[in-house]
Amino acid sequence: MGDNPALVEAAQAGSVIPVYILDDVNAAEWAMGGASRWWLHHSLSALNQSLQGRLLLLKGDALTLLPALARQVNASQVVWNRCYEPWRVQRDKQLKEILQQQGTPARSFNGSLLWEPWQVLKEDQTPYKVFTPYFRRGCIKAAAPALPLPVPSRLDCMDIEAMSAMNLLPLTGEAGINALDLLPHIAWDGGLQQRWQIGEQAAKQRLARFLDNGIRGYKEGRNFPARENVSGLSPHLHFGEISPRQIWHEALSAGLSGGFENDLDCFQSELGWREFSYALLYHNPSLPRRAIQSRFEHFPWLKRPPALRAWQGGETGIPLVDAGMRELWQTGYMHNRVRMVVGSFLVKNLLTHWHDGEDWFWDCLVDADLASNSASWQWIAGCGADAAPYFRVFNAVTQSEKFDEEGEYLRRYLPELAKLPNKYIHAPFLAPDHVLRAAGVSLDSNYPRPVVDLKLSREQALAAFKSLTPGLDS
DNA sequence: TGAAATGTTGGGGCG
DNA sequence: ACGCCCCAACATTTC
Repeated sequence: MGDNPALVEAAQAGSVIPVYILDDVNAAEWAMGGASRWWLHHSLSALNQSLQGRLLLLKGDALTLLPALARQVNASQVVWNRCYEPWRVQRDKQLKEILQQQGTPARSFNGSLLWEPWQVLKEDQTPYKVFTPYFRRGCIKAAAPALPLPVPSRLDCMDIEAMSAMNLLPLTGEAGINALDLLPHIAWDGGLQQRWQIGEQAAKQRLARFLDNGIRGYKEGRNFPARENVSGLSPHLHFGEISPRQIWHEALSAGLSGGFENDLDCFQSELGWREFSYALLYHNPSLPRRAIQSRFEHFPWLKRPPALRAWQGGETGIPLVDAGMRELWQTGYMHNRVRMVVGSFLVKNLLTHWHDGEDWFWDCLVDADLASNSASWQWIAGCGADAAPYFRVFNAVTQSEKFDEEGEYLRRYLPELAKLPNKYIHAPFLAPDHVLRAAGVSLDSNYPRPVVDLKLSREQALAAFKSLTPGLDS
């Protein structure tokens, strides 16, 4: 309800019908994944409560549903906050035309970005391709992010009885949310339930907690998956429970000084990466499926379903990779450092197409976001704009020793390894037999041997990369 | 927001 | 005192 420009506009204009449309029709290939749907259910539920049960839910093609609703209630206007997925940009453009043709004014607003993608351009009016100048020059030099808007002081929602009279009752409130059928039919959501509080209030509390504790030491601490130094705001941001403008300005006024300026700067630049991803997607609608560096379209990816399944299931035999993949499966989330490690492992050590990783994350992450997901997979695969060079191959064991030295994160998600001493927990396959036995670990039964040799597979990746002809686009 | 190979430097042991 | 070797620590280069 806070910093919601479309709602502010609607509330000023008169009585409001708040609507959410689950549009799997136009979303097609990028319909929401399972974890996202789970989050959405609870998020809508929280929103509906804030609206005293007056949220209207629809499911289907927004291009027919919304104009029909507007006619039915004789709406004086339709307003919404913009989304930037290519299918939504296209759909909403059509939607505006249809509404205007039938005489219903329609307008969209910016409720989810600090800077509009079309407003941050280089001198020559083309989009940035490198993050640092994009953010340091393009964004910071542009207008400062707007202050967040307050919750409308008066919100006159059309009431249940009125909707009932129009035959909309079964689609309102909790019944309407349930009718969207967003929750899993088999109960795999226990871990998610445990991990997350959902909704606008929860988002605010998480931000407050982060600014109280986590942000001090963020720049360094954010690299260590067992520490509490990340904000965990990504799913709240994705579902619009909190806006980047709220986060930006709250962080600015958190009174960080005396050496913590770097932490603030680093946190803001992470919001910058989110903006950069949206700009990349906006200017490259094929980002989710086509490598920005086109030579990677000819990369000799391997198809090896068993290795992919081992990666998905957290059964690769490389503890940090497995811990990350199990965190993802259990909680719908993965620490950013670990996302890089499992991504590098899939794409480089297993030579698997980044699309496979992208698809799995899309289905499992509660913060799955087309812009961030696509841009980040291209980044780690080395085929994107301003991406990590392909030859930058993470060694998952080295990363583990460096960023989870005490094995705290590993033990959290790999209880079968908990009794291994720190020296061997990062690479059980290197442990002497008696150490394994003493820790109750058996590489033949309760924890797998590595699906690939890290050293050898790294060399194969580099060789495969060398076979590509140098790109002209980069 | 790499890792590994290779190169350089400098201290200490030793003849 | 000196040269030589070894090797750790650090720096640079390469993938």
